[in-house]
Amino acid sequence: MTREEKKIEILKAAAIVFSKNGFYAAKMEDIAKQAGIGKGTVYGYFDSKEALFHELLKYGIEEYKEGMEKVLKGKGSVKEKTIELFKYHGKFLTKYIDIAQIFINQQAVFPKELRKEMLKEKMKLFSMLKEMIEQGKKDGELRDDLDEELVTLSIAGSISQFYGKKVFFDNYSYDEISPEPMVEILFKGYI
Amino acid sequence: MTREEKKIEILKAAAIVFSKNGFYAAKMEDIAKQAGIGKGTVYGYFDSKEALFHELLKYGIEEYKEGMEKVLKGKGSVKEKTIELFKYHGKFLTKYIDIAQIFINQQAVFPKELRKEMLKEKMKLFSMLKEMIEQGKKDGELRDDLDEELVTLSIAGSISQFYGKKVFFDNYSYDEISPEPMVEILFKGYI
Amino acid sequence: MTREEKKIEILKAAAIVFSKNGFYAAKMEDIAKQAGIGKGTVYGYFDSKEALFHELLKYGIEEYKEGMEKVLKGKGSVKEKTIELFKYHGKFLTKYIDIAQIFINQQAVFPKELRKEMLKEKMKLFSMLKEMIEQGKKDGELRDDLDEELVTLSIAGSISQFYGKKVFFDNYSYDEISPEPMVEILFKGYI
Amino acid sequence: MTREEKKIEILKAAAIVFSKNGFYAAKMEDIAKQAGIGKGTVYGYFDSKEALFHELLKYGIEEYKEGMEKVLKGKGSVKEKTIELFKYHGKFLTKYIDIAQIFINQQAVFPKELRKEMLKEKMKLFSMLKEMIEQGKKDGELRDDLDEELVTLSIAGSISQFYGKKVFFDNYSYDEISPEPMVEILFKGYI
DNA sequence: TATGAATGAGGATTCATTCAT
DNA sequence: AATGAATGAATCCTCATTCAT
Repeated sequence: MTREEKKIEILKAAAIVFSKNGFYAAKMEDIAKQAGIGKGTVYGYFDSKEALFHELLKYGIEEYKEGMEKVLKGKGSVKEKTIELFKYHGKFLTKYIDIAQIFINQQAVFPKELRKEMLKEKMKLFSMLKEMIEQGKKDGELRDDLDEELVTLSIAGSISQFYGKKVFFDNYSYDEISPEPMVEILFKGYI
Repeated sequence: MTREEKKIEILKAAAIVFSKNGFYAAKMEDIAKQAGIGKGTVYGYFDSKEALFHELLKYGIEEYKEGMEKVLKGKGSVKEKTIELFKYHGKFLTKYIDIAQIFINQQAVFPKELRKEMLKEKMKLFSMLKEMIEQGKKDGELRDDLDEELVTLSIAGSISQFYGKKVFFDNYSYDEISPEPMVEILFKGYI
Repeated sequence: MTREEKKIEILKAAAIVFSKNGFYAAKMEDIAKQAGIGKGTVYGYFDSKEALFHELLKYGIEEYKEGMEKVLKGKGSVKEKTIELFKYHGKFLTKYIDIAQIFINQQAVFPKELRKEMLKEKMKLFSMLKEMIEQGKKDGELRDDLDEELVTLSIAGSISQFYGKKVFFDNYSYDEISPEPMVEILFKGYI
Repeated sequence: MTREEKKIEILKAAAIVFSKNGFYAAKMEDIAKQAGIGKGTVYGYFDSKEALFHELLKYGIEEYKEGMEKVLKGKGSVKEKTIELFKYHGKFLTKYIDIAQIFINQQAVFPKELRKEMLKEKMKLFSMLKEMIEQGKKDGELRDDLDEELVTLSIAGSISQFYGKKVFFDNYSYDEISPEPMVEILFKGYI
């Protein structure tokens, strides 16, 4: 196993332990045990508990962004892409459920710096979404009086609440969930 | 000052300190100082740090629920009420910004119990919203093929992302934000 | 007991423990036990183990300097004062045997800063001694071709070796040791 | 390179690192790096960190003793030999400055055993010096009412303080220092 | 023989909680 | 009721040592 692969192994173990109890209650020893290695070994790969957490977040964001980019660069109408984004979110949630939990629940463990860094990354994802909306207006697929930012926020919010409810509350698994009706409502409106 | 008023004072101090540093980094001593009292005194009002945090969350939810009920019991169309809900959310965010931050960022400090309790409370708020949607359909204000749950999730998600972006990222104050265009988009759809 | 008195109590306990095994082997828990208090209490008086050690050294130097000044300001010939200095050194060694051990053996626990600070303090003591020699030359008590610095160094070295041997190797107690013959040799020479 | 030569190489590296940081702050990894070898290799030559330190001290003492014996066995008057001893001390300090620093500063890293062993070795050096004084009395070079031990202690103390000041405080190099005036004062006395 | 990745014992430090005043 | 000095459980991290390669 290469050094990089071992780092990923440790990150996965850390995700499980951090997501269970949060950053502070997670013990380095537990993470090591979860990874099947000794306590000191973790420090051979990460400088500190904070550094480990930081890298875990970066890893999660990078993974998410890559998948999202793939969807947005693909072909299809805005509506089709939106559906794909919903599905991708669900898939990510399932695959990286521990990391996802951390993103949802642990954003504030570090006072300022990291929170700002995370916010900036989130805004990058927003920008990508916004570009899709702009293109949809140009192509005549969407009303041209739409405020792109508002549309972006409504989609992002709906994705988050939709899968949050289905996965964490109703305990559905990814492939039992059809986002099409939700996207339909967003595009058609309530009236 | 009555015992109950003093408890509220301590809760407000706790909200400030918890929101700044998160649950674990917040020290009981800091909370006491923020409240202008001695460390030991806090324990005359709350059994433990966890209990204090727990009561703070309950207090925040209760406040939110009361305001939301008032809006929903008021008169007006579903769209008008939705706009009022948006506005109420912004007002709450401004008044209880510290508690709100905690709800956004600190949901996972306790392993399971409290997280579930919070989720249950959140679902109660959802139910209230859902009833409004059902009534709107009965009254013919909304399309009658709408899935109430999906509408509820899209409204809740949009409220959350809309004010999150405006208040925490763009640093707008409550009265500078008009939710009407956002609600318009939700009701009319994107196409 | 005032705060200052309690600090002295802890310093005394620290001196005992530090002198036994050196800075690193000394455990804060042992120091606390020696002082008859809880581990955490030590931190109410000193910021860290290093700070505690630092203050202990400062305290020891201050005590030594005060006694030395008293001797040098007193009346009597240079020879009489030299004898008094020897005696004072022996008395200090007996009273503060633990701190003295630390000065002899632990000067290098901190890389640079503290070592320099200690060296500076030592040089201050040297200066005081040198002034005495200068006065002795002026008064015609000592040969006027003497290099004051060399005399100072020979006295300081002799004091240190003399009492080091008598107290730490031969295990004599302070009042069993007569420094007069040693001083006589220094003043008369070997030939 | 023979096994013995390699041991010396490691000892020299250890001397540099120990003298810089003290026994506890010195890391085996740093010593290995300084010697240009791998961490594990050190353990092929020394059983433990303590053993390495122990052997380093023994090595230093042995080197010192050999040089001192050479001086004492040579020809010349007691005064000339005393001057040679001073000079030898200065030369040793220059050549083995790192080991010398350890002797000055690190005598107490081990509780009792090693400290006693070192003290015993020091006393052996004292005995050699004392024999020289006794011979000087027999030969009529020194007053015959002199206490040999006191003379020994005053010479040893003066050597130590003299070079300590010149080398470590004034930063003189070995060949810039003339011990003759100091020896002159010791033999002639102050009056 | 040489290496350095892996290990885990050990200790400084923090801070929630207690309790004498 | 209010206080804050005292306590010690709990945990991050270091580094001497081992051992598979």
